[in-house]
Amino acid sequence: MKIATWNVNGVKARLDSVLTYLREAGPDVIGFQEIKCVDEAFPAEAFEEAGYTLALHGQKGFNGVAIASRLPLEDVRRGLPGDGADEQARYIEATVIGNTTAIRFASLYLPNGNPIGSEKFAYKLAWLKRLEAHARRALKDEMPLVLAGDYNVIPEPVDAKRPDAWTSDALFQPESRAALRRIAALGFTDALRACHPEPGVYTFWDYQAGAWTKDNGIRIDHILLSPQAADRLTGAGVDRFTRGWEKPSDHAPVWVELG
DNA sequence: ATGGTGGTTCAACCA
Repeated sequence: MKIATWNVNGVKARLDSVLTYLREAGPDVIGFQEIKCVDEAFPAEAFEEAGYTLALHGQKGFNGVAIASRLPLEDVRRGLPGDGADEQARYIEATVIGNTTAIRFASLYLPNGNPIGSEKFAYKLAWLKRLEAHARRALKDEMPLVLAGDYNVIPEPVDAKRPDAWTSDALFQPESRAALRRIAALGFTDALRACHPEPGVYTFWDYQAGAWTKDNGIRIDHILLSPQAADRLTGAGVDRFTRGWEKPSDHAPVWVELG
């Protein structure tokens, strides 16, 4: 089963690119982040014609997450538990019915959190705590669990071309990194890093200052695998080629193959 | 280098 995640930075602006990617990469299931539209405005017909069924959790103008799958989806959960007052659409989860086994798959969009010290940064850290609590509960199930998305956290200096340029950024704060480490320590495998220990593995290049042409990237899109999912990991990668397309997203897709 | 670019919605916010 090929599983992918992609922050598309606006699904309506990126529709042609996304459909091309589905044709060329052919993921069985893919999580999207920053669809930036309400469910009713999502171009669902184009995905259905491409053979994908959808689970949506949209929001007007900002955020918004979705799952597209060639395999049946069941038991869709919208929103991350732990704060009933949180109205930001950043989390959706569903069971993917595979040919041999089912997996639980989440598409998540963690808050950016800039600037540090602000309410946005506190929201980011609170969201990480909620994700930890939810992941701890979900791990108790028997099903393989895949937590994929834009985490907005640079885990280690090796995950940035210029780590010194990020020291005062919410994406690289010690608190953000420690919170992600606590989640990983529950028993998850960082699939991309596990398959690619070498430096230079990035998933995001800013639109500004020629970051793409200078390969001035960071690795902030992650796929975390529960032990049951990690046992089946046969490969992972970044589809950097999409970043070189016309009108690209600033993120590239990340994928894993589970045998 | 406190700039620079891009999406959504329509003056401003978010990243």
